[in-house]
Amino acid sequence: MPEHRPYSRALDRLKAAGLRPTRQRMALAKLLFDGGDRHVTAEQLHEQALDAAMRVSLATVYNALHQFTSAGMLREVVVESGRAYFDTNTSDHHHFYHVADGKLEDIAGDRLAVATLPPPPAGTSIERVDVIIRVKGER
Amino acid sequence: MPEHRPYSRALDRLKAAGLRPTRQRMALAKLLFDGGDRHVTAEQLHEQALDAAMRVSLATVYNALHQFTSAGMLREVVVESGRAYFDTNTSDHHHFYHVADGKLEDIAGDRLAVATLPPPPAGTSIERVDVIIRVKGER
DNA sequence: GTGATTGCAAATCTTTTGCACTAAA
DNA sequence: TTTAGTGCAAAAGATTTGCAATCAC
Repeated sequence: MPEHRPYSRALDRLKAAGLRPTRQRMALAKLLFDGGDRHVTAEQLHEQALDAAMRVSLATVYNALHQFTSAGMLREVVVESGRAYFDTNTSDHHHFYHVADGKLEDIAGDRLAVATLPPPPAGTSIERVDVIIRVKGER
Repeated sequence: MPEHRPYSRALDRLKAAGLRPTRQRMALAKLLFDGGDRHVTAEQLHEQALDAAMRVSLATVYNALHQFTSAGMLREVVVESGRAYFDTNTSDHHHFYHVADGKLEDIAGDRLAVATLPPPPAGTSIERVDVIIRVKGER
């Protein structure tokens, strides 16, 4: 049973990704990866950082989100044109998208299977398969 | 074998949708629905209209695309945050998304099947299931 | 020190909006 | 007429960029 070591966990992640562990990146990494799976927009993460008295500019939040995504620490989920969501769960899985409130919910990889996948067009290869189940209702 | 009647076809579509057949909507409907299935952005459609010497403002293109979508004549496909695609194919089907050039390609409904669909979260109902297969490569 | 990173403000891009003008019924 | 629809230009929202100041190594 590993004990909580939020500091070194974030530090190790950044080091492993080859990203310099700056104060801002450490703060954002802690917000993102301490606790369970999360789906955030840049705006939300920025607000959360400010609430936690972490001084980070919105531009830096955007930078960090993209750097984390390139490093494989985050995955971008496209469900809405005009807003980018980032998912801390990078394993193979899909999403429910609650149209009513714009919230995302993970669907574990083994709970949804695509039976027949058509072959990719000639000359191309599959990069990723995204399944979005749009649901409505109050929940 | 029905003959080509692009004018009345567009007219009938608009009438059926309860949309006043204005010069602009008729022009856009012809561009969209004469010929096969198409995937366009507002910007692309606007450009195409100008190329065909049809005078339409970009704002009107946006209006028309959303009205057509509400009327069930178009379907919006979300594959990229920051750009909205509209699909003239409103039947049940999915998409290949060519990452390299941002092009969409239809996957007929019967060529892709989702085997196990998890039940929607309590209190919600499924509005739509979207499958996007992102492919890379020159094609 | 030196090069990477940050913050800020301005710029960019897509989409929406307000409102006077035009056109369909 | 009367009301819906259009065009324009401005506004709005999300994201990016340029660059001087700051920080990690």
